[in-house]
Amino acid sequence: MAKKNKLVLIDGSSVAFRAFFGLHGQLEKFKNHYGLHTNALYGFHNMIQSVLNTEKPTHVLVAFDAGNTTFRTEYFPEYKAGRSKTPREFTEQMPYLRDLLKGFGIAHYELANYEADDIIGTLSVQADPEKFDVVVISGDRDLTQLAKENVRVDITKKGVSDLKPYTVESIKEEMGITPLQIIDMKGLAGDSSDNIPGVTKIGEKTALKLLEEFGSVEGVYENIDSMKPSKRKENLINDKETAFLSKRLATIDTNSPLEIAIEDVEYKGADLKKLAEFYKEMDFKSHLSKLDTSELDEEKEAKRTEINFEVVTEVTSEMFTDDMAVYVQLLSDNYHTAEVVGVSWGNEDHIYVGAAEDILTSPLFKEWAENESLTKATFDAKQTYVALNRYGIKLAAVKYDVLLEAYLLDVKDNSNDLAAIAEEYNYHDVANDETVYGKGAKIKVPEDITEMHTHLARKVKAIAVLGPDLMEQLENNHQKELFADMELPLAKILADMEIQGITVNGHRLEEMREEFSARLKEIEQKIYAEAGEEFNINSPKQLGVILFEKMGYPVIKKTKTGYSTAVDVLEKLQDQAPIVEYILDYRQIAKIQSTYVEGLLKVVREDTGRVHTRYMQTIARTGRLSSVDPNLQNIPIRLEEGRKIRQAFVPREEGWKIFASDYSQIELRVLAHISNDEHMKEAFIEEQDIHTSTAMRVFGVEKPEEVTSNIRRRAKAVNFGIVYGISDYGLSQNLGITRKEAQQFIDTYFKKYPGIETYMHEVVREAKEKGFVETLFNRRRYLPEINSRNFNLRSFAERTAINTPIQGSAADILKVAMIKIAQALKESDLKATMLLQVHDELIFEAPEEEIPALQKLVEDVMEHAVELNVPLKVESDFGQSWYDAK
DNA sequence: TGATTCACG
DNA sequence: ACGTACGTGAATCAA
Repeated sequence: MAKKNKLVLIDGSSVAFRAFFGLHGQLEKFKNHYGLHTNALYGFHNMIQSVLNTEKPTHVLVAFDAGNTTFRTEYFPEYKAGRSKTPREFTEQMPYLRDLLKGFGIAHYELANYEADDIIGTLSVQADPEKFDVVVISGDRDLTQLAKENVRVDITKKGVSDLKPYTVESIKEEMGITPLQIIDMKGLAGDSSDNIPGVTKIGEKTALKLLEEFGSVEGVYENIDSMKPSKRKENLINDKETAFLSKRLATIDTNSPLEIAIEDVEYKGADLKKLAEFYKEMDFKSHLSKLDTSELDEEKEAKRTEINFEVVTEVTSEMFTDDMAVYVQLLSDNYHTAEVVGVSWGNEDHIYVGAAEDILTSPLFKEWAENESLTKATFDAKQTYVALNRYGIKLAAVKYDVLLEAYLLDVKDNSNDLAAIAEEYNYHDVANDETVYGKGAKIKVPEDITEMHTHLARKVKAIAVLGPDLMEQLENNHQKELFADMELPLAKILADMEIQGITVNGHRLEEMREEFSARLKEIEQKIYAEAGEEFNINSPKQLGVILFEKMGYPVIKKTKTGYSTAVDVLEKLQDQAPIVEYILDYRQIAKIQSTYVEGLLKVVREDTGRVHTRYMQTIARTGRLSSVDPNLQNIPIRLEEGRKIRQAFVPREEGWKIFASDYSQIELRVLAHISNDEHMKEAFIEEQDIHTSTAMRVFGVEKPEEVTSNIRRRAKAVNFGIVYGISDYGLSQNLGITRKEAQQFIDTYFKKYPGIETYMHEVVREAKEKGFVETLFNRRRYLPEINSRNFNLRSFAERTAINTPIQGSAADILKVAMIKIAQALKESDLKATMLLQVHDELIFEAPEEEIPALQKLVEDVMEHAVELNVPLKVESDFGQSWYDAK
């Protein structure tokens, strides 16, 4: 006989409901990027996945209830009445359950006037016991009545992936009755969840006893006369009709008029593409990453068009023309040090691929790459500049950069994976790096080198196709200048800064390491003494136990996982808890030690004594840069202890200085410009201290000298709040005042600066209408959640709508300044070099005698990088180290 | 891998 | 009634 089939029948409605309440405690954690709750979907998904794995079914169907009215409500309108209203957070997920099932390739069915139970019951009896084993899955124990020799019924326990199986034997063992007698039990005992009445005063226990004796509801009433007189007997007699009605209600219809048959629900496996789409939409990131995409990739691979390319070991001049794409393959992220494994170049029609050592040593290749009049397309120009520079090649005439183009089109598309970006733009002919090279520690060149060659050729083709294609879309968005005149030139400048690196005085850091290490040991002992035991101070969990359980201090704030031990919490405990002082000290020094002293020492190049960060040009949603490996944009400055780290950043030569210039209040100036608020503009034009000016207006102080430092501090917080898209709560937290007071500050502020209020309303309104906001230079950020029904998501999007044009325009301005400074330095005969950018600040190194010229050049360019309707102000300083250039 | 904490603008 | 300030990256712990 052929292998037996297995039919799995799932009660979709009840399982989804169970899944929802099973994860109800974490409702707010399960939300996708546009605010849809996903907990029921998540639980349901996991249940399906585990059932598919354990049961390996040949046939699967998910049945749903069709609606609120069924044949049961026709004769008993109260059936399932009295249930509390289904939460909206649940209902909103239901439409997506269909997408999930499509992804899994599972059939679903519902039938007007029938419940899911009836569909399942009917199919379970239709399944030929000779050919089918049947598994029924539900959250509703009623369905156990369907158990038979070939039918097992699994009922969900607490979670939904946890199932308890019911078989004929186990029901007998547990309750002493047959599956069909469960109906009789409901007839007698009723079921409050379905509003099935049953007989007065009879519960499950009594019902079981009666059934043991009389077998069925019918049996009970046939023998009712022989029963001893009792209250129970009376109830049975009075509720006879109800008992039969209840039995009828509880009986699953195993003969419902289905339009489908078992053959129609054959399970043919998941549609991985749809499943992946579903995961993406729901932000099920771990599922997405676990998805065995090999099948999917194979499918895609098969669909990919043939590609013609030539593998070459030597290059000839015919291989190079104008308008070609070029790609340098590295094996890891850090292109300063990553292994270079291959090079490909060409156009849509003809592509060359070669090994790095063959191609990058060729004078002909170098000549082409450096030729100013032969244009190129790249994916990540900056990476390509740096990688080629390692071979002494100065790449020139880059015209397209697919990574930068995609970033400008939508700052969300900042994946560094060409395939992912190509997919977004409906170009499917290139594979993921991960499928070719593997991931994590296992990244390597594939054994079959042809695989890599094909991959590299496909990348070049994708770049050649997408470069001009995305450029067209940029033009539609009026972003061509943003790309061609800002981001692309900046890539080259950043590459040069990164290659240059900044010199780090390792000895100074090592001195600090010794000093901090001694201090840490000392503080550690004091903490242990106070606590009365040794523990890991770095573990918030252990620290929480010590502070709030052992020592019994009041809990100020909780996090998802336990007690919060963040600074603001500890500061509130400082008066009553001497240990807190030590913990704060410990934290501060431990941070400096691990992140800055040790972290920095780890990345100093032995041979040159420099660190070479990588500026990420396509990460920040506002258009700012970010810095990694090491991050040189968060070197301590606020506290003296940490600030000393800056003493380790020094010029590359004796007699040189570190020179730094920063924009003063650039974000508020930008706000004054775009809001055109008269009072704020006036403050800047008249060169007033902006926070003092705000303090005078908002707190009604007459003269600047009457503004106390405390009032100024408050005004400063309000100004910050404005830039962030103020909320009364946020401001109250920051200032340690009540929400009401905070709200009053805000109200007064808007009264005194009406232009700001108008701007805020206007920018939010426009964002709701267009779905995005823009900076002064047409940098765009989409805000899909700005019209969300979810308050939190919507509020967040509204604050973002306010903040992004401010932060983003400020970022644009510094980028423009950098380009102009780089140009001016090139045209001058100064040796000065631009080294770092820290959002509103630029750091240079220069021979001491150049400092006056450099200062003039940099300040002039920065102050006039763009013309706003308020002046831009720049402050500069220089010194022996970054510490001294304050 | 996610959460927490903390460094910067 | 809802529960937050905007934008980043790195180290550490605890699963």
